[in-house]
Amino acid sequence: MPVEASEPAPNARSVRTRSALIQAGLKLFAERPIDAVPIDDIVAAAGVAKGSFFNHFDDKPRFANAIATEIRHDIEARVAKANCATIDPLERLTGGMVVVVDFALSQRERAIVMLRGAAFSTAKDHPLNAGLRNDIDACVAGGLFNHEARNTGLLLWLGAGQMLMASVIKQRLSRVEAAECMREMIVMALLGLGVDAAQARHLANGCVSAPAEQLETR
Amino acid sequence: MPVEASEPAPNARSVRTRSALIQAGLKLFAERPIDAVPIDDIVAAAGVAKGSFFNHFDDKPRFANAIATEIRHDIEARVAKANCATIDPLERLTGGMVVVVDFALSQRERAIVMLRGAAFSTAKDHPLNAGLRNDIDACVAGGLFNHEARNTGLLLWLGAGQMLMASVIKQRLSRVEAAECMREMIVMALLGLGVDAAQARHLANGCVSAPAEQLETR
DNA sequence: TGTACATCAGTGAACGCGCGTTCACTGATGTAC
DNA sequence: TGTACATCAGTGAACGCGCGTTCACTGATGTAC
Repeated sequence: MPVEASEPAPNARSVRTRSALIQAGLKLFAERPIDAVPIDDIVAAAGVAKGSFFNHFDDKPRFANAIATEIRHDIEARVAKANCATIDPLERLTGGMVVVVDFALSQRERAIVMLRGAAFSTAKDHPLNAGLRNDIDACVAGGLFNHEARNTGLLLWLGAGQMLMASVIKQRLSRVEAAECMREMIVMALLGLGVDAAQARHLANGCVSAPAEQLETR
Repeated sequence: MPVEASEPAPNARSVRTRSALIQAGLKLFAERPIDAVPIDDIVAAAGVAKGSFFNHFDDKPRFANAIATEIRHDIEARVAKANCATIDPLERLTGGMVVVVDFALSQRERAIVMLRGAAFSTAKDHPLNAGLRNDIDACVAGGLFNHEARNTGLLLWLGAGQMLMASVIKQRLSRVEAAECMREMIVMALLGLGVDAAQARHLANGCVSAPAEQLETR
């Protein structure tokens, strides 16, 4: 298998510098908006010379972009991992919600940056949203959801997830508080989509207890 | 009744200048983030000298603040006006949603600035959210909502409203499309809160047709 | 009503600093022999 | 394995421009007599 020709080389030192810059950006962009963070602060936090910044990133916007991409890949990988063994679309939906709440709890800085950039867009081409779209379509096709959910169910689910993240972050909820808030939100969102009350509560309870390694370990 | 002593004077010319600056800010802040809008652009759009900016606002952050306040007061007044004659908390909730969607349609620029600032915070002290809180509490107390709605119902409703606004703006929905999207969202959100399906659909239909002067005139 | 004066907003040139970007140089890493 | 050389990332001083803020001056508005 031929290796990508244009990519120059990995190089340990280079990787370390780049990673230090990304880490610093993640930390500082969580504290204040991107435009309020001068490159001087980034390189200082990374313990690196100013010139190095431009060895790795063409300009500041591309750096911000690299950070957004980093976060997106992170959360996409978490969702994919959590759902890789699940085919039931309802469980995939709730599993994604668990991942998002866990992300807000365990990766506070990344979650703040993500929310700031409204990375959670309503765009259907966003990979995460495309996954949700598929699962919701499957539920609608299977008669699990109301017809109102066909078009607008994605929006409701996104709103629920975004508000949960915002709540966990702004109100600094503990894991226990977050789990309860998530349980209630999942019950309501599922009811809204058309799931009957008993099953909605059953599924929501499953999220809080069964995959406990998600919400309680680490 | 004694007049506020510290306030200097209204002065027609002064009012005109200040208003021109605010209008320009509203327009430009909708196009790009605040930090990307230099004061030169604001005064140019307002047709005013640069120095005048500082006659009216101490600095740029306070200007941004004045604009946010302007928008908040605007939407608060609209909600208050729409609900002043309504005591039924369910109708007040749906009436607020109608106002918000109408705002996104008829005041596009203001709505964009509002969403950018995440003015829609989850904070309970925000006046709009306090109003929602009261109405939701009343519904819970009246047995109209599930117990899950007691704590987290506000979040669900906020998420629904925010996603509706974002959707109207980003996808440039027409009034007709927005009305249908809102109808579906209201049905789902009410179902989620615990309203039975028949009443949820009845209320949602009422939003789209009855107060037509809201969604169709102007 | 008219004139003189005080006050206050408007004006735009000038200032200066913060910050993104560049560049000549240095030192480290990897390769050829 | 050791030495010479090429390549490439790291360094931080220097640059320069964009932009927020100031200021001395002008012209308009409002008031006293």
